[in-house]
Amino acid sequence: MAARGYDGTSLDALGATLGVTKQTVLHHFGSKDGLLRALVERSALELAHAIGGALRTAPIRGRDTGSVLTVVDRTVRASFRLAAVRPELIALTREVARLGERRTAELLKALDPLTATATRYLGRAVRDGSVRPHDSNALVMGTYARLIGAATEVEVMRQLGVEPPLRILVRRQNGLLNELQRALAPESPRVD
Amino acid sequence: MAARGYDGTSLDALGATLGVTKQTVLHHFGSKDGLLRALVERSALELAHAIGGALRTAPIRGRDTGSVLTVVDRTVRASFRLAAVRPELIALTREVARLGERRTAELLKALDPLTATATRYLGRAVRDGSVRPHDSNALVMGTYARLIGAATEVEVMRQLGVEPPLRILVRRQNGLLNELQRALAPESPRVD
DNA sequence: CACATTGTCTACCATTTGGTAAGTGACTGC
DNA sequence: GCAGTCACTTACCAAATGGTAGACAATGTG
Repeated sequence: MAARGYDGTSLDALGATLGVTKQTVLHHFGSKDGLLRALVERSALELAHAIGGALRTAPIRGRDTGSVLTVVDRTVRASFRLAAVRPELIALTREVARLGERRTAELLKALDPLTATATRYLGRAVRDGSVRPHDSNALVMGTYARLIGAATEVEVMRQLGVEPPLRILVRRQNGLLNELQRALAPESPRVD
Repeated sequence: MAARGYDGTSLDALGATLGVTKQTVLHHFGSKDGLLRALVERSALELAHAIGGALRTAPIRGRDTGSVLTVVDRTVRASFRLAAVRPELIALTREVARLGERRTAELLKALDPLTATATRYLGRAVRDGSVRPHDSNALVMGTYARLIGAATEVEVMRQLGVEPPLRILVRRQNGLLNELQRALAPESPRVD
């Protein structure tokens, strides 16, 4: 499914690579749509586990900027690590986004525990003054979009026949971290 | 086709939005495959026209670094401008890359006049010492991949419900220009 | 005028697709 | 030992898909 996308993957072909008939797949997931939903659900859980881990270790009341930025740092690094190790998880988001607003809404809902936690955490940090005021939701979504953009870049480079150095993901990660730091650190000037 | 991809767009649906029957489409392009090939061909021409324009104004023998970097600068800016104005052209590359190596090879061949010109230009600049030695092909492909990554980021952000500021493309463009400059300028230290 | 060409259409066709119905064999709990 | 559940199968099916064949009108062109 990762290779040719939802529409490009027939249940017959999927079953064949699984060594099973398509009816078996349908038996377990009800319909192709159900399969996609289950896949989104499962992937969202995995994302929440891998990325949310860094957030869950967040201090309940982060009083000093340093610790909030550390949490942000840890979270972003966890995200990029995941993108490097399990690129299909990132590709899924791109695929789902293509399938229309309804599917995207489902994905966002599945990701809600993760994004809501991040947004709330940042909101609290703003309220107690440890980071600069900002639109937390836009920041979280923007960060996620940036992760997908970076992962896409690596993938496209590979498909164009240029073996992408692993450094490239690290470089994008550090670029993002720099921007986030400048956007969140309370004392430095705005860099919009 | 841009919306749901090659596999997700039937000739019937395509014909309907064009106010024409699918047989008419088939008459003009022979097959769905032929339609894709024609689309790739046409898009490559458009890309070559828009981006290659900046290259074609390149000095035949760029003796000083300043002018080579100026050409690079102009070319990158033209690329990002195109990505902002005609995002489908960028999306097509992503779509084709998904359809397998053969299709990607066709796209690369269609883009060859453009990429070969850029690669040759950089190669000449290396030989006459106006820029630092580097793998020109990897640099050109990497730049292209980065453009696609940035465009994807913007697109995903929009689909996630956050209206992406236009600045974001400009920011990615400037980031890329900085990296290219540091990678090409002959005197500054390597920044890998 | 005749005649070819061109763009479009209607009418089909074979194949593939997602999905349903009904069955089969293995394992499980009583 | 037997009823029930579970994973999986074979046998179909209706709809959609890419593609072919042939007709029909409009538009040149000698």
